[in-house]
Amino acid sequence: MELVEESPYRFRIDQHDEMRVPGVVFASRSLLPDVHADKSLEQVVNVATLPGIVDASYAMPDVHWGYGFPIGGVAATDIDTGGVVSPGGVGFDISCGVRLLAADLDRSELQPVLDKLMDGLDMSTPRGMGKGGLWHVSGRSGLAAVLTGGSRYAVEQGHGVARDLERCEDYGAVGDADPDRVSDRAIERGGQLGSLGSGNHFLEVQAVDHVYDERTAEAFGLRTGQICVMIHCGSRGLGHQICTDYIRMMEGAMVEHHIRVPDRQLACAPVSSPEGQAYLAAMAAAANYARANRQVLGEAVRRVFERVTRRGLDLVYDISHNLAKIETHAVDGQQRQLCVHRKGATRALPPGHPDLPADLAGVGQPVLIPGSMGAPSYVLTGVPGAPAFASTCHGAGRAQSRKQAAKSVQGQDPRRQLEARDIAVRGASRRGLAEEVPEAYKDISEVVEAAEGAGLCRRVARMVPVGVVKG
DNA sequence: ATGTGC
Repeated sequence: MELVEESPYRFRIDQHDEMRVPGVVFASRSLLPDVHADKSLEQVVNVATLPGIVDASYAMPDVHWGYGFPIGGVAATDIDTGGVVSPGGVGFDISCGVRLLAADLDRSELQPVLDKLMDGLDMSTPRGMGKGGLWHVSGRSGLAAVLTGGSRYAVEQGHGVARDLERCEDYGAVGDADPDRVSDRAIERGGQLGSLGSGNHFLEVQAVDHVYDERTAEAFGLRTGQICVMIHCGSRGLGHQICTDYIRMMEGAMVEHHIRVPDRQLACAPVSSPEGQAYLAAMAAAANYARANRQVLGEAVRRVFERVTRRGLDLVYDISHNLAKIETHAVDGQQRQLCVHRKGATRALPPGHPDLPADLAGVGQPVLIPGSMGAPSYVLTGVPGAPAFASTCHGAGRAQSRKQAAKSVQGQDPRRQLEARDIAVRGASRRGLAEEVPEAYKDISEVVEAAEGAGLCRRVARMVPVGVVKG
């Protein structure tokens, strides 16, 4: 793999063979994937061959090997010139994302009731594989309003307050969701609303330990020493089933649309085709399910928090990092309608962007970066004139597979190691913890430093874990 | 990520 270092945090893979655009990798030298163990840079090249791709096939500093597309990949296609949409460019966990709530409470004030709070969160957070959720909605008729209304519908039904929606991407729901494009099987798997899931999904009590930009932090409602709650989860079995259904559909439709791709996992269809439109409508439904899921979990946290601490929690923001969106961007000086795939990449709107609520217009969109277990998490914001369609990293990014990680910690006790650092742990399985140990991930601080160095975003605040609830 | 692997 020929990588040309263009600047300290930007590498180019020149266009060759079937590539329609170059590849661009935003990373420091030390963050570049090991090409022997991780095929993500090959995947960057493969994505560059997709019909209608514009500008470049991008990789964020946390890039690693994924299904077809790399995780940490951004690719935009031009809708009017046959650009495609690919389920692999969104991922199986459609609209997986992060919600951050902030309390008017300092770490020292929480300490006396921390155990009580953690026990309350332990009780109120369904998690793990295949379990049900807090909000019992099921069947096509029951779920339809969730799939079209997302967090807005959850708030209407009493799971939160109207102000929350001002702090949600798309004000709580994406348009163009169509429940009729969601299979019966996906609907059957939809009875998990208000549940965390497993793997790297978590609910964490955190404390702000560093503020990089006082003015922006203040606009986001954040200050040093403050207690926050971060929720990282997605669309559970429903989103997974939708991804599976449409990969299959598109594998069949590729011949008809005369599309050939170098990897079968890049199955795709023109955005304007019936298959492309159906996928986007089903994907939007899963996105709304994920948003409602985080809304319901966030509201449950709020109730426990109020009972234990007598303080409220304000929503800082809720943002996805696995989604395709139709957006307008300048390409070669012309405004074009693009389908922007962000897979393990976070939208980062700059100050002044029209999609921001008025009170964030001066500072930009909060970008929420969950750390790996035991590591800090970050709040970033967008910057003007950034490359990659206003996108940045989404987390630490795996450095070891789950299997490798579980093997490498044999004989250690990950729970004890967290508790030794005064991090309270609730409910996590040994296997789950083993797969998520810090060694399995890149260094989150290095990742956000590279993202900022590459001109993708700016750091606003850092939070450290106080207590973690995992599946 | 996922009622975990055709």
